[in-house]
Amino acid sequence: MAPDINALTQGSSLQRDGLNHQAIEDYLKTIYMLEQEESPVSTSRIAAARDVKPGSATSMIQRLDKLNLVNYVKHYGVTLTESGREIALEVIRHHRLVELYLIEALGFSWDEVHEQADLLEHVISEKLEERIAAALNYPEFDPHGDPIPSREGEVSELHTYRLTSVLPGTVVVISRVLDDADSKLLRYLGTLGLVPGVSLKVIDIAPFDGPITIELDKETLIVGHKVADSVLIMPVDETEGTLAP
Amino acid sequence: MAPDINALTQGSSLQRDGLNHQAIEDYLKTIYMLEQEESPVSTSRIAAARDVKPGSATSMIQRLDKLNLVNYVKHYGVTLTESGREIALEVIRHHRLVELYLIEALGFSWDEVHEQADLLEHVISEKLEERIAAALNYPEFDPHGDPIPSREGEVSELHTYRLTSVLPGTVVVISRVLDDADSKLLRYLGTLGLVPGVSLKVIDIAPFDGPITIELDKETLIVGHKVADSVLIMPVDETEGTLAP
DNA sequence: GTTAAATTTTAGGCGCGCCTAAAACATACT
DNA sequence: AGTATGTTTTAGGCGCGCCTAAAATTTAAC
Repeated sequence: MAPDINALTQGSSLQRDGLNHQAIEDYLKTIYMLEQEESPVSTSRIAAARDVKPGSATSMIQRLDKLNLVNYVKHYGVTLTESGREIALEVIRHHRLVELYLIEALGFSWDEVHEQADLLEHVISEKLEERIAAALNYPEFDPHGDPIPSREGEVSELHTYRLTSVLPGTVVVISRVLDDADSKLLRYLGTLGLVPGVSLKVIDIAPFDGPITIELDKETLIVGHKVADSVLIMPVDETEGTLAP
Repeated sequence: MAPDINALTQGSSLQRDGLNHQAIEDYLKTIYMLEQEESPVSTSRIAAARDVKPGSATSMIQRLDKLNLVNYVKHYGVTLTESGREIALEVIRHHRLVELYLIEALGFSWDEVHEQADLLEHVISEKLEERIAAALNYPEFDPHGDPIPSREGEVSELHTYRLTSVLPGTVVVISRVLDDADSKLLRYLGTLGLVPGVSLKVIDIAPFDGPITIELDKETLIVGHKVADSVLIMPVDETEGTLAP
């Protein structure tokens, strides 16, 4: 399905030529993530996400556009092209496989794998990717509950909601924890037992970004709005698909 | 033992700051290797090893000198400083640990790990390094027989000779295979059974870079000069230290 | 010791990925 | 419409890591 085999994306492998693709891959990944929320993506959102100045983002986007990795309309926004999306998904696949591997095979903890995976994701060959996936028995979800894109670029999407957005009384299962949260927050969630796969009941949600009261394992727990906001859930009645581990 | 804690080498970890140290690490590693053969190292040797033009090497060396990672005397040569050596050894440690890990844990073959390790060596955190070392039970040698530097920068050196430089009749044990040989050559050596740990008898060495006749496993084998030259050995009588696996 | 050859260094240029500051554009309000 | 506000783009600059081409230095040869 590779549409435009140019010098850059040939063979869908990224580090064949001498170029340093790290920055390109990071931008494409960022744009992919932001497009999930809202598309097209403005340059300022990209700049904020990548923590660079708006002008820097603009010039990088112009380069990506020339490389046919994004479609860019001035003053309007950015969307990924098919080849851009392919690269983004490959990097995300690397990232999530590596995160899981660090935990399963090398004893890392849940909250400390993100940074290391951000480095490794750019230097994983096709072969290593395959071996890691095989060692993990071709998993569908990473430790944060994020879906791992298939090699063909398919992503099992669960329709999830934020824990802060359900009605009191609902019983839910945690499907994902946003892994862009900082690792202290993740560790805190771990100690509370708020990890993917766990089910809980929402008792109360206080207004004005107030605390959320939940029942978990017969215990009542009260967590802040910010904490609850990085927890994604599925209502327990419409549980049908595969669930994260 | 860190001598000069400046912004670059603080804490002896390399990717703390935002800088891209890949190139610096590659140069230091190259210089370390070349210093093993002959010190000081000329810019042209560095340029050849790194496959860049002499002028490029010179300007990089000047930067390394400013960073206090090498001592550089114009028209004379380059030597590593203590901090330069520390970094070089850390990268080499990463490289060799990763090579062994790819083989032991992920089923890679002997001859295909080098390129992947060259990429990974720059993005291994202290923690990941430790976990990999632990998983391998703190090995002393990598699959090519190269010594893995300790975290403190100690290298178990075996006094080795080239297979091409011993006298006919000598019984020897293969201690290392030069891993800068290309992977086809490595694969060929593997099929012949010429891997670290194996012992063999040298029957004859033809002059003028001619073929080498050896006896291995009761079989007589004739290999070319170039092939034999990438095999390092220890005479079997003075076997005392630990041997490569 | 002068000259020729080889090595090494300098000078100047280029693309990357970032910056700051100024200009262009879009939006929202009178 | 006109103006103020905020966003986005352009312009120009900087360090990195490479290049080519010319200048300087060392080495070897006569």
